[in-house]
Amino acid sequence: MDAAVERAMGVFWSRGYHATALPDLLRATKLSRGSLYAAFGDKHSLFLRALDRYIADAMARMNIELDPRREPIEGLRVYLAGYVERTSGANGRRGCLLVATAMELAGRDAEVGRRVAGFFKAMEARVADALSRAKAASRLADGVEPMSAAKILVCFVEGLRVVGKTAPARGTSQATADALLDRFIR
Amino acid sequence: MDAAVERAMGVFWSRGYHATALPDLLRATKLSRGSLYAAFGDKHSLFLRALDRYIADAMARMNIELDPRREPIEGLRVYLAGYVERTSGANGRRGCLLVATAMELAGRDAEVGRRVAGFFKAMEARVADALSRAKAASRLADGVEPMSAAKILVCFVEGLRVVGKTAPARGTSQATADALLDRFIR
DNA sequence: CGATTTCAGGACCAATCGGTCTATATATAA
DNA sequence: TTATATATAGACCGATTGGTCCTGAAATCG
Repeated sequence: MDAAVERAMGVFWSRGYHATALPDLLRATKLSRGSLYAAFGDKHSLFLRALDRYIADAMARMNIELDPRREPIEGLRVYLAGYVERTSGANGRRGCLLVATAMELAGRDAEVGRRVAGFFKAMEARVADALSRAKAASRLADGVEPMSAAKILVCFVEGLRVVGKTAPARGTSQATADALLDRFIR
Repeated sequence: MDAAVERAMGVFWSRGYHATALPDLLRATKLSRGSLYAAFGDKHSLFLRALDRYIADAMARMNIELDPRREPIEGLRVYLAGYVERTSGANGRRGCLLVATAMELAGRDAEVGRRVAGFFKAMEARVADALSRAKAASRLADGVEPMSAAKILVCFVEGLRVVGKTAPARGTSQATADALLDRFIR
């Protein structure tokens, strides 16, 4: 039932957890009520499956963009460009399932909290690794610490997702991301 | 009924819009059902009042921290320190009504969307103004553009609110904020 | 073919949703 | 005091919530 999880993910993504009602999920997954409950247990379990899917997709993307065999600064540029693309215009308005979930549920739902924290940690590690490799290649500006700069970049891209809800223009977001990266590289 | 709005704000802040039920609001405001509806119309209107109150508080804080008569870089330090304080530990876990609202409602609720966009715009303007004054005083690093750096800082602090949901340690968040500001000043 | 499994459709459930309204109590004003 | 305004508690409303269960059709399998 992989396709059903993906369709459910799309609904949670667009509407959020609490605002998603069972009929929404039935319509999207094209499952009957009985089948959905037989397959996934309850709404919360299905949500967790959808969230895991969303996280897996994001991780897969990061693993390509920030692949250690790739030129690190080029990788960071592609990584940032991806966020710019996803947080401007209509894409931005749709938002991010992970950030929306972090704000809506992470504080009160331990299962969700663990996943959110794990994702941020994993992202930070990959960005830090790319920055470390850039530093080893003497491509970092003086005084830039990979761990610290990675935390900055993670906050920045997650902030982009928030500000992206106001559907900013692609060009200005790209310029902002470029300006930030330029402070780190030489 | 100013105190009632403030109490309602606290509930929406902790639980989000959809997860807040009428009994929660009645308990918090100590109003009867009839009185609450007579005073505020409906749940959505009360929410808007609470959101406006939250935004007014944030603006008032910013107007002090980034007051034009104040030394701009000192102002930015205080401004960032405030965000660090509010996004670490238990404060961070509680989250931010504005960011949560942006993610939960801004895309589908025009009234909310306008308020969220207006707040980000106002914050960006005040930060940009402080940076401009710093630049005029030759306190900015070479190549730092106030408008662009302001957008970066806005994204950064809103990202802090997201990552803050995982209750990071105060010290590491402060160090991260310091590291970012250090890239902008000379 | 017949037997069995699978699943869609939808009736049904108790609980809760946001919202209205009335009866009662309390406070104010004359 | 009495008259009036105000605000309370809570009954009540239809709609909707997440979740269970039953019936009948379709597909699978011997």
